[in-house]
Amino acid sequence: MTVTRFCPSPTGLVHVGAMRTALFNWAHARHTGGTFVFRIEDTDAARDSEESYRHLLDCMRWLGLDWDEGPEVGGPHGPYRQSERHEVYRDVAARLLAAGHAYESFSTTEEVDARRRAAGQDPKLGYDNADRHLTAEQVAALRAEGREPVLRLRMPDEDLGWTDLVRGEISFAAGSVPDPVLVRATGAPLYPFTNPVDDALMGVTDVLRGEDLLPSTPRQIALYRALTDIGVASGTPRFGHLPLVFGDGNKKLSKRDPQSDFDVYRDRGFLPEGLVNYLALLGWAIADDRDVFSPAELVEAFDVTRVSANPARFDLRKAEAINATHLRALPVEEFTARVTPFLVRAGLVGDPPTAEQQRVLDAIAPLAQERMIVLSDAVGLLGFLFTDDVDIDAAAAAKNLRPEDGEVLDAAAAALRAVPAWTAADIEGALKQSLVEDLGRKPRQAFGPVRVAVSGRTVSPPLYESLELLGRDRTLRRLEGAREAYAR
RNA sequence: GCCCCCAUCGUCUAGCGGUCCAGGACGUCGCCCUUUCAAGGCGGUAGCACGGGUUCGAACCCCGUUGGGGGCACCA
Repeated sequence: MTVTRFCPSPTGLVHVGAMRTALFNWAHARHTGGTFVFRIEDTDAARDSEESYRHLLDCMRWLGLDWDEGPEVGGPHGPYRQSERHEVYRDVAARLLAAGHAYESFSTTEEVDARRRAAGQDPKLGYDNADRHLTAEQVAALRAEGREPVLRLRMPDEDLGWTDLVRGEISFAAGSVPDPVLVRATGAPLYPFTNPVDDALMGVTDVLRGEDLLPSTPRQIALYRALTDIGVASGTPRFGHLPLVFGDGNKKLSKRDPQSDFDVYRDRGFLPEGLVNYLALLGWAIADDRDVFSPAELVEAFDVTRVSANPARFDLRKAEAINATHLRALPVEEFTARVTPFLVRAGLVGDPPTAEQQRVLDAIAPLAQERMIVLSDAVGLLGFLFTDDVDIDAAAAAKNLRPEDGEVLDAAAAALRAVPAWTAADIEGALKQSLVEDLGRKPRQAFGPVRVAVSGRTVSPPLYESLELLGRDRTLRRLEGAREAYAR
């Protein structure tokens, strides 16, 4: 039975790279029929926030990553917030100390640095394991000075390696990893300690995490061995280090990079299934001739051992292309339902929309669907249908509402005023006759000005249908308004 | 500096010793369709970092070089 987990710390914004990691763990668990555990690692009171915690759960649910054990769901190994598990860590720490796997260390960072420098070494080498063999007397003496020790893990004196699920054999030489701090002098447990302890207690079998954590794996393995020895763990899990997600440069997508904020994709109206699809492509491929797939297809096909080991750049254009494909594939009613909240938020339609607004929306939806990339595009694309007056884009006006376009607006207005039945077909006939035949304009020179005058943009849903929905009065008013304001 | 990871079109990838003078997607370019813009269709462009091996045969295996990245906290 496979048990995977996603264990973010609730500090600030939700990172797309973190959600990619969550997705892979979820997909791996679902594909193998295993369990997906969601755990909150809020051991850093100074940086964690309740708001961030709530937001994390919200993002997970929105993306469709359901968890079998975790916050608000419960499970046999709770609680699932580390801030509520301090007794667990206190107990395990005591047992590790008693068994000799951990020891009390009094060296301060300054003292370690000083010793490294005195020995002509780079302080970057870190802790020098100086306190490994303090006698009981020395410990007592140091305590008598009022010094409080941290708890450190005693690293084994041998090479530490493992078979990585995505990278194969990896090994670190003995002595290359200093004894890590498990618990602060204050008694506060640290991530390198709580993480493996909880993984062990929660039965996690497969750890899929970012490659940035790869160098810390030896100490995790050492801890696992110690935990196994004292009966807390029943072995070491498998590890799979996922490729990093790069931003525009050749660097890990940092938390400071605007592109890393998961919310911007949600807010722009990416579809959960579209984002799931793209995120999955960051290091994985479903087939050699296809890259659009549903979450269900992802689960069906996902194989962690086929995840690529090279870093993946977050390519917004590709993400948009993938999302647009999913958007177009939506049944039109579903599309309309998903677009509506964006129009409501923009103040274009009521909440809920009025019957008339709904009629217009239903009519225009199929025509708008294939012209959009994200749901929020609807605000700009369809706004003109839900307002009395239209805001005309300056660039569009400069391009299509020039002085010489005045004749088009006049001719269009005259022709449309005379259209007997206000239907798309009749509107088309009237405009073609008056602008293309009578005025002798090329189609793009004929319809461009009308489009901009009426919709405010050079890109809009098909013109005749748009005019039909807009109604004769508003259409004529806008043609005249544009004539006055621009084409003179 | 030390440790570790990575190396196929601009980007993400397929490739797991012969079927690859390397396939797909995004981008880009051209054409078609066309009422603008898209969408859609068709076509083009562009890549195995380098050097040694191993092998009858290497993008695929080994070694080295170069390049890129990550990590070196009493953060997670």
